[in-house]
Amino acid sequence: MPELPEVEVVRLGLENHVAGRVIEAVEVLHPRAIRRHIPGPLDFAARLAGRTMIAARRRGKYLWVELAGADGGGEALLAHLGMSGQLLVQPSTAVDEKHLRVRVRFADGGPELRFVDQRTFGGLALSDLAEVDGTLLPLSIAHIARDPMDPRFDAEAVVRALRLRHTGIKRALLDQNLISGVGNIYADEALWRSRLHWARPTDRLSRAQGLAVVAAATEVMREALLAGGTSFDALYVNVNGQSGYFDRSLAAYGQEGEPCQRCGTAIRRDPFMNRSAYSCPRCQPRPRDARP
DNA sequence: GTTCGCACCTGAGCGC
DNA sequence: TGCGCTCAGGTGCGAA
Repeated sequence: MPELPEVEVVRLGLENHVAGRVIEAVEVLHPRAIRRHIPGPLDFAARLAGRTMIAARRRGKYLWVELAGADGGGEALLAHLGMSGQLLVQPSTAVDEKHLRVRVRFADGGPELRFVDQRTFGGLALSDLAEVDGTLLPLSIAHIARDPMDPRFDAEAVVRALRLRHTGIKRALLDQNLISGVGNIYADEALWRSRLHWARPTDRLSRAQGLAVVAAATEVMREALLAGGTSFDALYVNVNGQSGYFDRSLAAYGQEGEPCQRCGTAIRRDPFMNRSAYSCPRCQPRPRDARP
């Protein structure tokens, strides 16, 4: 599934293939895909027609394309890929994907941009841009914290905030208001690398432990970004989180029953927030004061 | 204000 | 073969 590194690959693809192009028409094939655009599909399509896509940006798992034209800009096409979303650059002659939700045609008659999403957890919306803490952001994601790839990401500040929380470390890592871009997979990997159990209370974490887990999250996402950078070619913006990297490099996530790469103990899977948490019972012992 | 649980959604995988 | 159940998971909302 698309995680921060895959979203960054998509951002690069958009930057290369749609920046500078003028939108001719937009077709919404499934209204749920633009459910966060409150005025609805007709307004969405009408406001995009004639606009120029300028530059692609990203924060955490959100990405957006700044728009020019019509009313002079100050607005962005915001996208979240959810669990199964893809933004594909396809020739207009290509057969429609089974789960094609939104189609963007360009005035130059070149390849079109398609939003494809099987589970419809993702979506597109138009959002005004505003300066938030020194960065131009779509207003609707002003609450999303900086991600570890952000040059202005402040690990010390994140750890200070983390230690003020009264919850489990994994739950905190998944809170996009605290640190963005970390999903279930990278949370498990970061905790395995820093030898912390997922239910470790954040308020019992030392500063060093906090910095270690944030550094591990940064490191694992950087490695994934390097591995994911190959899934893109000239006409196809491939957003496939299951490609390459995950099968080869994951130490904890999805490895139930497999030997831990450090100590050989079988990785275990625990129910966590209606999903799963994977950990090594020896390297990451469950604390007595665990918080689920 | 903070924390937690749940709905949303679709298809794959599994057991019967 | 076909049916029904479970699981996957990011986000936002409502409840506590």
